[in-house]
Amino acid sequence: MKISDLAARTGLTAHTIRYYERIGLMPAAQRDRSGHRAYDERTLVWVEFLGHLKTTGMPIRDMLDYARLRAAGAGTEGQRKAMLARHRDAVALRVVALTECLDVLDAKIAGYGD
Amino acid sequence: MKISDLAARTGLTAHTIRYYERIGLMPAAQRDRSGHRAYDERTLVWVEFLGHLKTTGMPIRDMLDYARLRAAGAGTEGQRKAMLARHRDAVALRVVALTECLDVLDAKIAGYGD
DNA sequence: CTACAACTTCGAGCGCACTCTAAGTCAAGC
DNA sequence: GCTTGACTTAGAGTGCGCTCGAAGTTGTAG
Repeated sequence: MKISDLAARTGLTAHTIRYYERIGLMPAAQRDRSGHRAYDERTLVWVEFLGHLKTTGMPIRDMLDYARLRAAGAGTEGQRKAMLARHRDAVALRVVALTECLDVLDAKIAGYGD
Repeated sequence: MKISDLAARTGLTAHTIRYYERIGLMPAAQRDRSGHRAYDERTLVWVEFLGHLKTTGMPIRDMLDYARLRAAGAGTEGQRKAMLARHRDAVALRVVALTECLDVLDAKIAGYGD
């Protein structure tokens, strides 16, 4: 898979993918014989997971912490699990806050009448 | 109410409040005899409402559109209601997306075992 | 009267997450 | 063989939402 294919399948741009690699969010890509980046399905899965973290508002610096633990391999599972659990709880709180705001918005909208 | 009081009651800083006024998110404040900003409860309500818009991810430029309609007064209620309704729907979609991501996170966390 | 904190304006600076440009290399189709 | 377009690197630029600093004025407590 070339960088343009990965871009098409993830919704990121090739620029953004190179940026992610540069800052360490993605491991250095394999290269084909002409020096172009060549990706496999595992990379796609990783980028999609990063997308979930991004959707849920995790800052890049935290994703980097997670990526570093992942790169460190065995022995970091506990830390990774703890990170995700903390993040999960924070997201759940945000969902509650947003739901409360929805009520406020609904009340305000209703206040404008028909 | 002085700017420091409004700051304390809204969680914003005095710097941020002046910034909001500068960009037009808040109407020009009344001044006391020494030129200091003096706020009433109505302003507090408005800032709290802005907080709800902010919490739900509305960009400042959209808040500005809303603030301008509000400042224009009568006759803009329909537009304001439509804006809020659109925003409400977008927020509801985000809540759904976040909830789906929570499932992904839970699955990932469970995958790490105990 | 004197500190000192809080206010004022103006404008610069910052952190985040991209986003794009420039200049060059490489590969596939006509 | 040549054009076209995707790839490469390094580094600069962008938009958002603040955030802070400097320099000066005003109000209050001791």
